[in-house]
Amino acid sequence: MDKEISQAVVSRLPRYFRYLGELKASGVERISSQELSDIMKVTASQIRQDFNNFGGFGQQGYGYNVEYLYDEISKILGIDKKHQLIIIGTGNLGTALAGYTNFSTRGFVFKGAFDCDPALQGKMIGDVEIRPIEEIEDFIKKNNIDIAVLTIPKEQAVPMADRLIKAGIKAIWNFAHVDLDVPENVQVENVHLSDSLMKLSYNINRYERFHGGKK
Amino acid sequence: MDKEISQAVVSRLPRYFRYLGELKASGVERISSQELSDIMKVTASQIRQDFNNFGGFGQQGYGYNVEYLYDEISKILGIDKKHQLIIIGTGNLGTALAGYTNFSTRGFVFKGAFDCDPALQGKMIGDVEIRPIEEIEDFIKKNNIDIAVLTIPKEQAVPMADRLIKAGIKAIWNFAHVDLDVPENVQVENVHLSDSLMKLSYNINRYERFHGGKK
DNA sequence: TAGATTGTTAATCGATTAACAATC
DNA sequence: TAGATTGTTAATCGATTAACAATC
Repeated sequence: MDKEISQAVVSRLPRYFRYLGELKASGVERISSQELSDIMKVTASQIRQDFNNFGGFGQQGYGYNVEYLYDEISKILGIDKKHQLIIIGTGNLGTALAGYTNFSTRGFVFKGAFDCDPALQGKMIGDVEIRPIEEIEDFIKKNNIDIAVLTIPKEQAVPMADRLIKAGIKAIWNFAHVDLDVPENVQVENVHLSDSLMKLSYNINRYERFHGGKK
Repeated sequence: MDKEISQAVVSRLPRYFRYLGELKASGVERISSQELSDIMKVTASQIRQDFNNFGGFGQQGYGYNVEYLYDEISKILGIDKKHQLIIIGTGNLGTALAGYTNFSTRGFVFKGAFDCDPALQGKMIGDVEIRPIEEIEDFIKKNNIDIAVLTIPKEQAVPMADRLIKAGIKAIWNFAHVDLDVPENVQVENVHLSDSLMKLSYNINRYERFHGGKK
């Protein structure tokens, strides 16, 4: 038991969670895998397989209780607990992420912001003051920070990641366009925006190739 | 021939492109699949399979010419051509994306910005003026816009996507936390930031479960 | 020519889908 | 009890890896 869950499955969990949240909000009490399949456009079989990786959440002849399933998935995702996070690099993107109230409702608490630009230090993002980079290690330890959001240029991201790891960070949400090499006790999630945009470009290109190019 | 390429392969192309760009910049002329494998931490076999989906870019006994391969991948990704894009929703995130000079170097040209807030209309993002939503359809047609970047709240995203599709947009880069339903001639690439953060949370949680919880 | 390394076929592995017995 | 729907095993499909003949 407690076998490793494939990342393919993990990637689908937030989407289940989102749909269940919407169903719950609109007062739906129970749902079958077939109904969910119709809404989400994935097979009922996959839904049942996915949930059964974590134990039986349903009941034969009835289906799944929406609220119960929602709560269980939130536990699986670990968003029933609070996560303290800091943002490193307070450019436009860092500031945008800091402002995501959406995150705070999911238990991600924005505790600190850091920037190497002295002109920014002392300014506020919401109710958090921008601090100099030198204070990072202390801050992480004193405030029990779990997650560092890296929104700094790629040249600085690798040495910064090493610093964060030494300071005991648990996870890095990496927006810098570089692959980080971390030990297995540190989790990394990359958001490579330009990769995403290139995929979009590929798909535009592919569609035009197959369907008679530009008109 | 010209068979459909799996999205698994497409997802890897931007990463190849990035590494090849770095190799090229540091003056490397040729590289074998084995050398690239060592650097990128993927199997040499996968590298050769991936490239061969698009034709033979290498030469037996020699390997791959870095510059040639880089250029070929840029053509496959369609980033050898210019893409005109507009940003809809000029909050922090929209503004951050508008400022990505990185994109302009890859042929993505930021042509217009739109927001429903009259207080923002008329203001500038770089050298682009924020316009009222009403002008979108006209603007798309007159300026040959390919891509719309959606950085608006999820409630507005679905009707906005419909409007954009009617106006002839080719692709939507969707940052709203909702699934868009589009016809097959419109490409969508989702960036669901909160899904990404939940995956990170899952992985923190999983690691702690397997390795003795918090210390 | 001999050595290196690709392009490509075959084998393996893993993920998705289908089927159905268990059971509410 | 009969009907519905899960949990789970088996079958299929697709993606990755291994192997090696082709060839530069």
